Amino acid sequence: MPELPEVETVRRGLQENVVGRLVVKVEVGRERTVRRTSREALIDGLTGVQILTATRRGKYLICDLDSGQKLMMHLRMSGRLIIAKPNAVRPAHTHVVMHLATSNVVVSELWFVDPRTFGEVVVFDPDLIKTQMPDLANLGVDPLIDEFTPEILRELFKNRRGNLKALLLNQHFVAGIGNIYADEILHLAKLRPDRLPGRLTPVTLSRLHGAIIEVLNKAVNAGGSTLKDTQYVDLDGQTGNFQDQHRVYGRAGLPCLTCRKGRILMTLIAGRTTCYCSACQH
DNA sequence: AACTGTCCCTGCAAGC
DNA sequence: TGCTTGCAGGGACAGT
Repeated sequence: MPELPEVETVRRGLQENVVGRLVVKVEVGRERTVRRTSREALIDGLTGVQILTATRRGKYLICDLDSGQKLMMHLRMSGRLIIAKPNAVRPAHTHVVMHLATSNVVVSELWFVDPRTFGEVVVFDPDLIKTQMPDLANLGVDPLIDEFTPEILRELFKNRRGNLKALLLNQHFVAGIGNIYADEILHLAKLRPDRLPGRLTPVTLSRLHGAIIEVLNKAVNAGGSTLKDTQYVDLDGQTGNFQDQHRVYGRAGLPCLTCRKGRILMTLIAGRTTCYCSACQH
């Protein structure tokens, strides 16, 4: 499922294939994808507009438009962005199509494909971000973009109750970590997912900080993770490779690859399937 | 205030 | 084989 590394890989694809292009025509199939505003608002906001940038915050993709507005796209569970030749045959669940041109010649189509329809596409006015996009406005620290030090993590986790896994998944603190990478990060940091965040020592928090950076960077370098059920691919339809480096996610019942002593346990934490090693995570 | 549980949705896989 | 059931999960929202 698209988390920070997958979204970053898609962002790089947008940088390559979409930035500088003019949107000459927009089609919206299923209205649920544009539910934050409306079909008309998306078409009005994008038609005749040039895309200037492709940026990311957490799992949110944001493009500056020459109209002064911004385009936000979120893949959520099953969303995909695909660059295609004009008039190519579209897969099922293609909900938004942007026809892109250079010098008034249509060169490609950008497809937003999303079977489970959790994803969304919206054009918004940056001055209204607090009211129109509260989720984006309240996003926490992005560990690969913002200043992110062990001290900052310590400050964020200070006096926090609940459990470590739930806090890592909470986008208001650290943005971009989802279920897969939360488990991989906790494994590398040798921490049990049910630890109490507020009780971690500065040394332990530094280890966790290092694990967040290392896992996310390695996953970005591998082009993200592609799993059986979600079929995550980048803009050109290429799968990621980081799933081959997963040490706990999807390995319940198997021996631990790290310590060779424990077995990978599966439990439910914060309503999410959680995998961790019985021996080397404390 | 801060945390937990439920819901949204479809495709796939397991089990009868 | 063919059906039903359960599971996957990001984030909004309701409930505690």
